This record gives sequence, structure tokens and C-alpha cells, in this order.
Amino acid sequence: MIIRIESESDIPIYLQISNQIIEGIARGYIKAGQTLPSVRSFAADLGVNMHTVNKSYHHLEQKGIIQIVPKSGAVITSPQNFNESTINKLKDEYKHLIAESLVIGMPTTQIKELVAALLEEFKKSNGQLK
Amino acid sequence: MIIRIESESDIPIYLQISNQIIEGIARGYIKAGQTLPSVRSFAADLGVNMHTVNKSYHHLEQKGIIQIVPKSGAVITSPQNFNESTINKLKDEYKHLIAESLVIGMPTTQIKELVAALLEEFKKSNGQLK
DNA sequence: AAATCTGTTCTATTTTGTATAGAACAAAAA
DNA sequence: TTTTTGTTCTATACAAAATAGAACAGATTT
Repeated sequence: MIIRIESESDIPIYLQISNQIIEGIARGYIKAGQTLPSVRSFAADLGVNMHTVNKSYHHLEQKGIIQIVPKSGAVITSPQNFNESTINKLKDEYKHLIAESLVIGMPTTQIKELVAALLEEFKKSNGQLK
Repeated sequence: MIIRIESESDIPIYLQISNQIIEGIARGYIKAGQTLPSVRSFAADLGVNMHTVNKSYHHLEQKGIIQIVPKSGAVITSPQNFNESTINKLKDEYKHLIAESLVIGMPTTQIKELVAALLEEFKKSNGQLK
């Protein structure tokens, strides 16, 4: 799995890492039970600081996406027992994203089509999706 | 239109204001051609600094959602001629949001239903939606 | 015409977030 | 036993966010 860091981006590096890991899981490049690289080796690969990768991992753990085993590694968790607040935050993000789409003039049909197309794209990469 | 600021939130105040204005437009509470409150009066109402509201307005102007007329006011623009980068950023946000939803185990049907339900909710508030 | 209100611009300070750096610790793995 | 692991600590540097006060010039209201 390839991760690209854009230093010019307005998105913090630790979030760029988190987001691309999430996409990698959704696409099936990494699967539940597998382990992420150590913070030191990953940082060396990406050319960033160890603490930046560490922050990214803890960000993913807070979302319930990975589990950090002290002195061992970061393991992708199975999609289960995720907390309510994570789901509510996601729903709020959907609400705001749809609101903005409507405001800039996207028709409802186009929004539905965009979502359906993206879901198809992920399904294409990851056959195990429900 | 009522706007609530949560000081505990990790979302910056100026973004909370922007987001709720966008939702207000999507819901039809404010319509194209109408004017937003002055930065000073709005700031007084919300209990925040004038410059924070000013930042929010300029953020909305950059998105093409309002037009700031110097020495006059901030006017809601009609949904037209939006730049490509705004749309591409939106699509990227949809992609990441859907990826995260899939990772925490939401079935594709549930994602589609959530989007459809939110679209219905906005339609219910705003009859003029396409 | 005068007073008020408007967004703008400027300096200034405080707080928080981001990113890097280096060092040390204790436990797990090789 | 040596290496690797995540963790913790101090430290620095920079940027973003939020507040504050003042002043300006144009628009609006009285």
C-alpha cells in the first residue's frame, strides 16, 4: 500500500496518514488482523517524524479502527463494537456535506449517483464488502 | 435562524458558524439574495469576536456561497458558476467519508439509506430543492 | 448635514495545534 | 542478548485560532 504525503496540503500530515490508511482498509489492501508498520519504520518510509505517525495511530485507535498493543504493534480491528459517538460524528459529517452539495446546486439525483458510484468503486477493489 | 456555538467542540468557531449558515441555506431558512447580519451584530448575538465572524464570512465567500459587498453586507449568492476545485474537494470528502463508513462496518445499503434520508430531510424543510 | 453603521485594516496578545528533535524506559521479539 | 517496540518526557519552532482595541473611509440612516 502506497501512501503519499503532500506537504503543501492544508490537511495535517497525521490526518493524511490516517485517511489513507482508512482508504486502504476500505479498499481491502489491508485487512482486519493485519499489523501496521512500526511508527519508526513507517516514519522513515514517509520521511516524517516518528511522533507524527504515532499521533496518526492514536487518532485511528480513538476511532476504533485499529488497536495499539503496547510494546507490540498496531492491529487492524474487525468492524464491530464501534462507539456511538463515532457514528454520530459521521452522520453529522454526512449532513454537512450534503447541505454544502445542495447549496452549490447539485441536484439530489446527482448526489445519490455520486455516492452509489463511490460505493461501487470500493466494492470493485474489495470484494468482501457487504 | 438559530446558530449554536459549542466552545468545547474541536471544530473551530468560525467553521461552526460557516457550517450552520450553509445548513440554513440548504434548509431554505435563508435564501439567495438575502443578506446576512453584520459582522458586529452577529458577533454580539453569538458572543464571539467580530473578527471570528468576519473570518467565517470570508470562508463562505471563498467557497462562492456568499458575496461580500464592501461597506454594505454579505449577500447569499444564487447557486451557479462554482469553481471546479470546490466540487473536487467535495468529492474527495465524500470518498473519505464513505471509506470510513465502510471501515466501521456500515453496509452499503445503510449508507445509501442514510444519504437518502438526509436528502429527504432537507427537501422537507426546503421545497425549492431540485 | 450629522450621526451611525458598514467592512476593512492594523497591531497585539494568548492559546492551541502541528511538527520536529532527542533521549530514556521497559517490555516484547528476534 | 541484542534489537525493536510503543511510551513518555522535555524542548523548540511555526502556524492557526480567537480575542482585543483602534482607526479608516464609504454607505446608510436620522
